Amino acid sequence: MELLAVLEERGMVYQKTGTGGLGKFLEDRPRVFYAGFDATAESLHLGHLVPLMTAAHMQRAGHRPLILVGGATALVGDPSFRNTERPLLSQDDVERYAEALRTQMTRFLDFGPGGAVLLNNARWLMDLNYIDFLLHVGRHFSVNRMLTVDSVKARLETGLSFLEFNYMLLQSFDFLHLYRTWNCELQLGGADQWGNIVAGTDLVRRVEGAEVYGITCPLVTTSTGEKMSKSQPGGAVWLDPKLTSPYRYYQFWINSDDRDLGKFLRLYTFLPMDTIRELESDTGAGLRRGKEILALEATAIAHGRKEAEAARDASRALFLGEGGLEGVPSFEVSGDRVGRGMTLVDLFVESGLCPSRGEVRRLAEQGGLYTDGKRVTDPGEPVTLESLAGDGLILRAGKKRHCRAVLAAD
RNA sequence: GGCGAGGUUCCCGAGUGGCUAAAGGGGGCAGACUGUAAAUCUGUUGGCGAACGCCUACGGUGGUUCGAAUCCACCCCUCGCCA
Repeated sequence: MELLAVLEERGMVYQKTGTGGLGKFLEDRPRVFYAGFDATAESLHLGHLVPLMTAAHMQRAGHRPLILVGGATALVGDPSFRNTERPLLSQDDVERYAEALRTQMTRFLDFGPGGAVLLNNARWLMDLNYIDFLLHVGRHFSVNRMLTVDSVKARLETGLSFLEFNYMLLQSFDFLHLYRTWNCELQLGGADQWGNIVAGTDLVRRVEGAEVYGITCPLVTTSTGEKMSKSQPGGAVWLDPKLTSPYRYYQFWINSDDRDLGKFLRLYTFLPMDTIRELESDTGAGLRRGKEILALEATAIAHGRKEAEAARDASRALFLGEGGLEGVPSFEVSGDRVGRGMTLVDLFVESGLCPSRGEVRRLAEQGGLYTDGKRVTDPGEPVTLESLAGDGLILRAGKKRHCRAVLAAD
């Protein structure tokens, strides 16, 4: 099956350039393509996953990914559908973020010899000469046309600085530069990148007379309308295990809406379509089987098989009462701390399960606090050494937040 | 640069001297119901404290007042119209 057809079947293609030439282009021979990621945070999150998975499919099909970190463009800020300018980042921040992103991406892409390459556009953008740039790049852009691009039009109402207005030119120049230096012929991006990508393919055609391509991935939303990127219950879901534990990552997937199961299996796992069709054909509670597989596979891709299985086992233990609790995130309490006097309120706050003492009391009043499966009626109850001994005490706040409090080793 | 409108708690948005930790909505959280789903209903939603209470919060800084989100002065920022 053709790569493009595979991507389309999985729902990974939102828009594409060219009129039919793209399919053949991807089959003819291995190509070099690029996908840009702005290094504006220290971790990727769920919103970055689709382009990343798409890139992974493409690499598996023999193409070579260039991962572009926008060290320079992050300073400018992409105006695409955003309503505020971004805070300024220092070069140090960008470099730190870039390294973090690469680490996370190695789970998805092979950065070995001949494989994916990480590039920072600060390399070629920071020292541009303004007049040169205007003469060689700026001349190819029509302001009239730029104003008709959706992402710009959307910002015309709230305002858009000249700085941000230039973003499109810089991103287009990236494409031109990568075409020249790496023979990069395709750019992959999120749906919001369409305008920037098309501007890039146009620029390469005008300057180099070459036909290059662009693909955008859909902006995925859940069935309840939430963007994957932000505002998930309990905060954003990050790929960095320090920010979102593999257990919580697994839990995110298993808690997905019934209606999203098929879509998510296609987008976020490498399972063959036959398997996916079978899993999504279940009904009612039977869909839970598919969700467990979704959660296991998606977690395995992001954190490795071992972590994923531990997360699954912990989930089974907590929710179904089967098996061991090794994978449940644990939290160490020193015996000394207990000795100084510690109540359940302290314990829940210090474990990170609850943000404040008031919150613990509120939860207790509403009947949402548990220790070892028993509802807590008095959060002021002292914590004893015995209760933490051995396997520790399983803390639970609400239906789904768990943590295991254990006594520190020393 | 001129004129006009505005900056309120996570978001939107009411509030024009004390009854205001601040209406209402959204979102979040919890409980019930369930399948760790959806929908629905109920409760809850700044921090510390067992509690009288204390602290922090209405763009910023000063001021008026027994008392200010609310009045005054200056400053910063956003939006609109004009130049």
